[in-house]
Amino acid sequence: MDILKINKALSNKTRLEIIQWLKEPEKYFDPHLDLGHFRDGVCVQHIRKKVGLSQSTISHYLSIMQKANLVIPTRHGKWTYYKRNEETIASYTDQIRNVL
Amino acid sequence: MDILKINKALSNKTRLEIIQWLKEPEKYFDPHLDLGHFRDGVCVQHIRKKVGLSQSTISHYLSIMQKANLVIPTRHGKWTYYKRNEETIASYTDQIRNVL
DNA sequence: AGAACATATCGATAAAATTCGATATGTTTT
DNA sequence: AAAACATATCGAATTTTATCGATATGTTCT
Repeated sequence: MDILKINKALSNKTRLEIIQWLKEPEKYFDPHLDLGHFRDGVCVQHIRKKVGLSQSTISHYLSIMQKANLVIPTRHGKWTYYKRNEETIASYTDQIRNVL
Repeated sequence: MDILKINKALSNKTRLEIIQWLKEPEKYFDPHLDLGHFRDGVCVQHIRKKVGLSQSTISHYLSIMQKANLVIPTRHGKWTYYKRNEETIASYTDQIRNVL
């Protein structure tokens, strides 16, 4: 868990929003027609639609967040779903509270 | 209290270190010969020496942190001391814990 | 008032981040 | 096997950040 890396990942408006949206997917995204649940998070397509930036940008953003261990990708067929990595997030908020 | 602004301010290694050093100035800095206490924090000179970057860079960094309300400057004669803004920091860590 | 010093601001350059469209890779469907 | 689709990666253009030295501003001391 690298505080600086996470801070960098969350120092961008869109990425900060994404991680917050993923906390309550049912609130911010349409249901998945194919899966019917959000257990593995939300697929890139849906995030892309909500964010309004290009597909390659979203993919890049998600990879930045993944490198910071903030999200976990799961492939279902041709779709990749991203969910939060709650372990990292919990130790991050803990650390922030302690060292900051 | 602007989370994004604070994240940006703390997405730099040096600035993240500074805010942490200012939490325990006696631990990280020499005593102030002139003041004899750290009630208003640490002067730019001392921070500069510890960081090892140029005076203008440190000044700039401190201004970024000040704009994010993370630090409070106090002038004592020709020196400017910077201390943490504990109110902002507390509500930031609270918010982070709640919204993240 | 002027010299000396601390800090802030300015202007410039180099490095990193943002963002895109094009292309590559992997999966499903016909 | 080819078409269609989702996502990832690449290469490039633009914007932002990092960082410096020079200069300006404000304070103190002589």
